[in-house]
Amino acid sequence: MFKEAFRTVGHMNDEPRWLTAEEQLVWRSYIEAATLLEDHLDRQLQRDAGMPHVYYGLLVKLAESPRRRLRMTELAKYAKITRSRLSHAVARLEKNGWVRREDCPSDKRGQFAILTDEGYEVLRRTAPGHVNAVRQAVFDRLSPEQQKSLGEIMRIVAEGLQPSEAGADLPWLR
Amino acid sequence: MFKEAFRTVGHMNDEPRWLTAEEQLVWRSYIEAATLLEDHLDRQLQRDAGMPHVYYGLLVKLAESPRRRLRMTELAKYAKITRSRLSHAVARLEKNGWVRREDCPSDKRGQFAILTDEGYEVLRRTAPGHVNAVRQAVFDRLSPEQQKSLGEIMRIVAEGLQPSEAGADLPWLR
DNA sequence: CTCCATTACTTGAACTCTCAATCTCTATCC
DNA sequence: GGATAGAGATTGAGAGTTCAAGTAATGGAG
Repeated sequence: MFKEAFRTVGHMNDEPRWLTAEEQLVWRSYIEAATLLEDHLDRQLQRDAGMPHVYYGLLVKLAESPRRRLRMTELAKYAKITRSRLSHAVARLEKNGWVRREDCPSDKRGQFAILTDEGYEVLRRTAPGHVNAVRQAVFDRLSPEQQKSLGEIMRIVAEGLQPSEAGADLPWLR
Repeated sequence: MFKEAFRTVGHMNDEPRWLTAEEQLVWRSYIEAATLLEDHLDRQLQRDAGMPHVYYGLLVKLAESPRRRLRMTELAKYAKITRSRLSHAVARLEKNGWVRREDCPSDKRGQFAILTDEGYEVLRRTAPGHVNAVRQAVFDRLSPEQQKSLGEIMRIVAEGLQPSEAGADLPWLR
């Protein structure tokens, strides 16, 4: 991005590897789609479920977990957000009565976030509409090959950004 | 998302079309990668350029525009954000001295956002680092075919979410 | 020329997110 | 067992975003 504007400027020739024209187009498309999509889903869920997309994701993770509960740090890890952000989010969801906290008996520092029945009910009511929105925006528009491809690509990108998944507990191997 | 939990519940059989197992994996990968990526770039730019990714994008659009200026609405359209959001953003960028506003002579309601020399300088200084971050996170990890594929896919998704691009001025055709 | 629906943009309040503390508890080292 | 580095989680302040409501100018229609 931002190649042409500088082409005639620098001559120290440690010129950075600017994106090619094709790469720029790809990147632009990605940014646009990601922005529009997140926006779209945020609005859809804000309207129909009274929460942003991230919060909805948290409820889903909890619903999928044994006993509908997860330690805060676990939940943060799964949702790819910071603990701080999660703290604020859970505080809000707690206020809504969709999540409650419970102390971890084995580690007094720990907290469980637990999906309440009310929270589960919200999911049950709004999940169909949300799946539908996702379908309409994404899956209904892509061929099976494209869907597969998208999955592979995004898995690669995600892994590259993961705070060292494999060997995370073996730091000397890095 | 959130399929299994309900499989045994509803029997009115207007059952929504839940995502298949494969679709769920794709969707999960997408969300994770998009979250991690936007986060990563936000941090990178906040650290090196003192602004979030969206703001950086605004400066880039301005830099690419004739006379380094764009009407507010145009800029908002290109960046896929609301006018409100843009107003706040430009206010901030103005405070930094990276953008200034100017009245539109032909339409007294209109405003130009204009990239200042200082703003241009910030871009010049920080663009290489940012391109590098994007390469590392995305392009260096994908094969040419995957890059091409990503571009096509995201273009399709973006077009589907566009507030009616084609025929936007011919509403009766919709 | 006068309405007035529409367009361009801004504003403020409520909400969300980030970042840098902070607090408590755990585990390790000797 | 006492010191202390680190882990788990929260907090508050500042920055960014959304949403609804606002101001001001435009462009027809009659």
